[in-house]
Amino acid sequence: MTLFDSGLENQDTTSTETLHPEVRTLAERVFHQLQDAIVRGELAPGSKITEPGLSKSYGISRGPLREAMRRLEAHRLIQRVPHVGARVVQLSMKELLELFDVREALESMAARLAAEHMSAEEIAGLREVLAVHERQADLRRGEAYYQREGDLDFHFRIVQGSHNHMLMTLLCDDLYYLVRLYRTQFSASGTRPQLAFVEHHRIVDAIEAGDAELAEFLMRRHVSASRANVVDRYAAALEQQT
Amino acid sequence: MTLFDSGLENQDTTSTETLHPEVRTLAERVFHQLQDAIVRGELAPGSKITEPGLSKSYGISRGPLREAMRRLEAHRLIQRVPHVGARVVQLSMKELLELFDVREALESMAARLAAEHMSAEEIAGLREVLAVHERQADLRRGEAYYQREGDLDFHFRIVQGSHNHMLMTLLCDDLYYLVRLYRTQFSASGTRPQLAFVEHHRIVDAIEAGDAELAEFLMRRHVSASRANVVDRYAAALEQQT
DNA sequence: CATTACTCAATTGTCGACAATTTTCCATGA
DNA sequence: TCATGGAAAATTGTCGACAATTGAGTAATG
Repeated sequence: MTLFDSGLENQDTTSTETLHPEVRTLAERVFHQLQDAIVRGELAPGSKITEPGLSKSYGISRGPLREAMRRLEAHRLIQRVPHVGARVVQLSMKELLELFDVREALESMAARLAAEHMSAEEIAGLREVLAVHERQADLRRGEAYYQREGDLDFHFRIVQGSHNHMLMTLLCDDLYYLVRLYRTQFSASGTRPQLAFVEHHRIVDAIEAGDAELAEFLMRRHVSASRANVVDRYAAALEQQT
Repeated sequence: MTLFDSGLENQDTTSTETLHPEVRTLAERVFHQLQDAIVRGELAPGSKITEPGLSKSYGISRGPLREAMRRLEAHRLIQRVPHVGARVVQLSMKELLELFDVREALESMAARLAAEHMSAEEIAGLREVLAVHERQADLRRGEAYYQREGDLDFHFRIVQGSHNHMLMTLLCDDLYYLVRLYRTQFSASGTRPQLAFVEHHRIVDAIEAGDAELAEFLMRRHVSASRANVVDRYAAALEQQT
């Protein structure tokens, strides 16, 4: 009842609600809404979050809001200090590189497990993702957005293919949102599109061949190269700045 | 100031509060208390947790309690279903093996980074932990408790030595509590004490030598062997049961 | 006797109000 | 002018009460 006539949250709830079907409670819903808002950069990194403010703009009381914030804190999207307040997380270069190291460890393991456990249908779906990427790369070259999301699609499916639920939640529920946040925060353009495509193909080949060791090695190198690319860009930006 | 004369938290907070210094709020405190209670097995795995019950037994209202439960949920120690309730997590064999795979990925990375970044003082502290273990192994052979906690001590210090904060929180704040929970739940005895000692020594040697690749490899094999040991025991238990 | 529908108790979800702490801001003084 | 101190406002922490949903128990019916 108060879901539709409160008239405040009619900004983009549709996309959020369709993406996250399990919104049986206010706390769940506002958690996902805030998650999206942070990742999209609508809530600026480092900006202070005040409970009365959010409570008013989302039209809910502070109870469910605080529960949602506790979840955001656990997912590293906000940082809280008792009796002081909460701020949207702001990734430093050091933390970004830490994130890459963790991704390298987890995603290489995911690729290894995917090579062992992925079904034929899942591999077919993975190939379809690659095909879509190539089509998009041909048509709209330079459009970074689809490449970004597509890149995460690729990694997402491999993690799913690992059939390791803990790995899935760690990467998909936690780290990938941080990756998205970093990409908007640093306005990072496509991560070496053409090179990444080749690497993606090789990884899928290894998975399809059931070569776990090779898939693990290729994924490790893929993430590592992406990290090195970030370091290079950062060094270049520092150079240009002086 | 209000830390000592408020006179409210005088039940059994000593152990918990000394372990976790940052207990500036009720929600924080009850979170750590519940965390310990679950890991120690005082709250049986699979048992239902009811908010009025905990609220009464801990002497707080349901507001902070719900926030603590949301954090426990994010740390995978309880599982919640909207409008139904929460249960203490019960690790199945499948999930336990998943946990080992994630540990293998993260801890091998931690060992690699530790070999690169650990300071001389940290390495000395690590050697001291090994010495303590050997003394304990000589004196009270078979006492599983100290071996267990000591084992976690060892892994804990290596993760700290990685100087990767994200890795630290992932392993120390999340996964190691699950490891403890598993050890009480399956009443797992010492994880191959004598063999583990040798492996620990070799890992420290590699870290001290700054051989990142070797440290990573040895840690990977160490965790993998521990996992294989669990599988063997499980198979033996199944055999004996029939 | 099994099954279904219904009522009711218990639990979860949400809200508004009050208490405690922090931050802001302004006045005072060196 | 700058530092220091202390009210006042804002924000966070906590509580009790009410609404909504679930699950259990019970009675009625085939």
